[in-house]
Amino acid sequence: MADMTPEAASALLRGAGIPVTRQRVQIACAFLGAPAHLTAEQLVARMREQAPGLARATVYNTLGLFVAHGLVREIIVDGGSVIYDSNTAPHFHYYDSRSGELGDLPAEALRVSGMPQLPPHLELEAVDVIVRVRSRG
Amino acid sequence: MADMTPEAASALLRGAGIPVTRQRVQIACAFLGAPAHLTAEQLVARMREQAPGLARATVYNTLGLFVAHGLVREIIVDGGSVIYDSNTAPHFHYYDSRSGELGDLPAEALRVSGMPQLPPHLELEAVDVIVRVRSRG
DNA sequence: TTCCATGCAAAGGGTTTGCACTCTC
DNA sequence: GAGAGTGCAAACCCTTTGCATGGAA
Repeated sequence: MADMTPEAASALLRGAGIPVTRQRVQIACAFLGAPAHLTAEQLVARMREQAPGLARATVYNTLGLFVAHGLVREIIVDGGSVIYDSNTAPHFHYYDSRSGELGDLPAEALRVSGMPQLPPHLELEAVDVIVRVRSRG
Repeated sequence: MADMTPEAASALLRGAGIPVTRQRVQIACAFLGAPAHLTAEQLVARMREQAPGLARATVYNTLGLFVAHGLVREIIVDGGSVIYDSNTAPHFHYYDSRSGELGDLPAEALRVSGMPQLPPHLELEAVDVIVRVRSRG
């Protein structure tokens, strides 16, 4: 868990245009220090240890803010819960439906080409690729 | 809503190795007749009209069965709910996060190449591509 | 000081479960 | 007749909401 220093976290938030508060700094320190895949609930649990006063709703709000400002990405693999990815570099994911394990695929691993014409009122936002795998057995 | 005949639905179920029951035939008739994107709840609502006796849990169970036997596909776009796709031909999807609209992209519209090496204990199941768009405004 | 952010608890939506009854094979 | 499938309602999980307090600028 390479946590980020509070100073670095504050700078990061400011740079992203997010008003700095203590809780946001705490969450950034715990989550943005190194690439990680975490559900909101997992992050709530982690924050309970590191910052017991922090409320569940604040974690959810803050994650939403981070997504809106491009500090983290949402990965949606199974309807049940959203996974947040602190690695914002372009890359793809594989997901093992048997174990629930989620992993990274480097951007070079596969290429998506031939982006189709979109109806003129639609604007491209992102292309999510999930490689679904299953552990043999 | 090009519903399927009960006879065709029974044959389809049998062909997929799914034991035939009246409810499964009803659901197949209502959903598998033509390509459609429906959430479980939407299908529950539709079944309430066509077959009032049918329980919510039965719809969920049956959709799970259909997925396991390849009769429909799950599309996961927003964490909140799973969308079921009765079109099992290879194709991709676009999703408008603003309106919630989900649409098809033909398989030829884009190409995914360079499938990466997977760790040896993992078996490829599917590659899901979701093109996220946003209506301008 | 002014407003936005936070904490808390409870509501909400979608999905799954437990158990008795019913039907298919 | 044996077993799986079904209906019903309640439980469950993740997420969001409402409102009063507290903190940042």
